[in-house]
Amino acid sequence: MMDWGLQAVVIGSSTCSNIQYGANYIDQKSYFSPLNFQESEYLAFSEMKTEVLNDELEELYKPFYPVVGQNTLMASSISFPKEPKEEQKEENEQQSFGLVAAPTYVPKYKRRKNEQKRVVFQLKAEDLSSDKWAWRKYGQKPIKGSPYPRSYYRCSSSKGCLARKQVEQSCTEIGSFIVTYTAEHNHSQPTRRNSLAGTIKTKFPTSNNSNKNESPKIEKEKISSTHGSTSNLVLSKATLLNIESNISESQFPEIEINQENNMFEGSDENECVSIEDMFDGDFFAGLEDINDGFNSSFGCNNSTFPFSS
DNA sequence: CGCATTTGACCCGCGC
DNA sequence: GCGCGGGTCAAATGCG
Repeated sequence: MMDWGLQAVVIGSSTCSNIQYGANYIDQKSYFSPLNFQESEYLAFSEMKTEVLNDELEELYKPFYPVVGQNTLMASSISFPKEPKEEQKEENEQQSFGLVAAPTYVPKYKRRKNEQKRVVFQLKAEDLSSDKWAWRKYGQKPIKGSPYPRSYYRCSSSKGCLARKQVEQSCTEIGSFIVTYTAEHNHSQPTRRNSLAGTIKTKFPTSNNSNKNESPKIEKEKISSTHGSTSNLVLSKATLLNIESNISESQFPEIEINQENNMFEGSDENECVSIEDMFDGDFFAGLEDINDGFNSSFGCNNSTFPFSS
């Protein structure tokens, strides 16, 4: 019954769970989809934002915002519960977020609850590959109460980067995914997006195949799904992009995942490169529709991370 | 060969 | 103290 009626939630306490989403539940009609986000609702949320946002939060989001617009989805749709006892943890958190260079000690297993801030999104499949950071999958677990497993990714651009990402399919919204970002990148954006060695080449067959419109890769992954859950959809990067490809193919038949197109070269690593500079024209042509819908709802010209399109 | 994913085992916070 | 469950590790394996 409960739905994931939120776009972005910063969770400052306790682990990610359905209950937490519920605690930050926002009217689904208003906030369920970024593309349906209405301006009046944005304004209402902006007021809320001014009460809850602080410098720390903005710092946390900076790495997720390679191109920061004036009215960004994330900034406008964030709640930020801060516990009183958090103050003493500030230093530790900053270390765990990689804000402090060259940490002297990295515990093998980090603290979990109450220490890691999270940013949670609900996204459509076609938005998933718009994440420009390079992520490497390091685990997958079935989640109690959810028919779908959760995939765990870490930033693969920089060795010491503590940024984490969790992806799981929404159990209530077919084609939607719950994406949780933890910690922040301690480096600028990678010069190339995901390195997709051996995984992403597979392009979906045409939709004519209907029943067989799953790629061999997906079929294989379903079979080999962790803990024998053969019905689960495995959310590996390849799978996500395959899903995306499958879903969006009819809408954007021209789009092809091309590693070369994902490259951008900036003379300065710290330079803020516009999204347009990072993808070629063909890529953007195919995504114009998405942007149009988004921008018309937000009055925002810039794409927002992590799912810039 | 390098980098990716897969997957079983392990660690550890937390609730009872 | 114990067990559950989420998060991580790391060896095995796959792919270009």
